[in-house]
Amino acid sequence: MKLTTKGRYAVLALTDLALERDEDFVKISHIAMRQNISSTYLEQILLKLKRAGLVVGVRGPNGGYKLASKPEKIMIADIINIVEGKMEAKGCVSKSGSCTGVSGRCMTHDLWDELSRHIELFLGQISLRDIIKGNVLGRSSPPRAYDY
Amino acid sequence: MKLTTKGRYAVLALTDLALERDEDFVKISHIAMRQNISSTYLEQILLKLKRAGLVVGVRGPNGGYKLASKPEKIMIADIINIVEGKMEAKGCVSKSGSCTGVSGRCMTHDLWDELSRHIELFLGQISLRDIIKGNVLGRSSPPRAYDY
DNA sequence: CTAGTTCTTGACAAAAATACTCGGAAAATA
DNA sequence: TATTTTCCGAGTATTTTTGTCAAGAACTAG
Repeated sequence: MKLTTKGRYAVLALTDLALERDEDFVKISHIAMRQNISSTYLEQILLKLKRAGLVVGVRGPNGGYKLASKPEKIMIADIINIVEGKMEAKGCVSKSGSCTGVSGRCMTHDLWDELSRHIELFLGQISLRDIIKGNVLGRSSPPRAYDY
Repeated sequence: MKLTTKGRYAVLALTDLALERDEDFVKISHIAMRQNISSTYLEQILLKLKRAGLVVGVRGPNGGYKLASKPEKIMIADIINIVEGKMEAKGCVSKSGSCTGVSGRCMTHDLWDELSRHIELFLGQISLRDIIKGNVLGRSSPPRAYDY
């Protein structure tokens, strides 16, 4: 799971939408202004989210964007995956397809595999509502110890 | 916590060292060969790990690298932090220092903060020994639910 | 219908980060 | 001394990120 400003902007923009101020549809320029993001860059990001069905966009005067569903239904993992592109590379996998180690499957394969799962699990559990309500801190838990 | 090939190479190289074949000190070229990594690139990485005290390096014939401590004492989080540089940027913090949102501290601040902690906690629990023993799979656990 | 607003789309470009390479110096061994 | 290997700083190429720009399409208000 990659994480760049693109993903952070996306979450930031959607939390802005989740707050739903007076406006029915929120304009890109307003979000960009409030969150201090380049509005032309934000366009690209919201477009992806629209194509994925997370938000709906309406053109013309009084147009703008709106969440497609309730904040508690939209998980951070979804947002990131859409914007950053679903992370399929296992880390040890080269372009040719197999692990880079000489012995085929490399030893750290499981590690990166499990790490992605771990992150995905975490972000898949947190919704936009959690963010605007501030219910995020202190949710980290240590991994299960290996069972001997 | 950033994760690039540099970090992955580092973990890969150290697991190679953890396996300790016949050689007392393992040469860079041998690791590079086995793990299919550019040896000159690996030099840089191992140097950092040496400076941080995770490995010891000896020059000259029969020289090479060796783990500074037992595999069960070396945690993946340590390796990554050394090689990638400890991640201090909270994601929402710009160069100027504060959060990028107009209202100072941005709403997603806690999220990225907690995510780093989550990853760090995970990788801080897994040692080189776990990797060479294959005790990695199935350690992911869902985050604690928010307590209402 | 017309003008203005806003999203839509794709191509392009600057900047930053990443992934290396290179040349040589220092130390250890023999 | 000659060889081997780590040490070290600097430099370079490639890729990714982070945008910008311009033209077009859809929609609404008046």
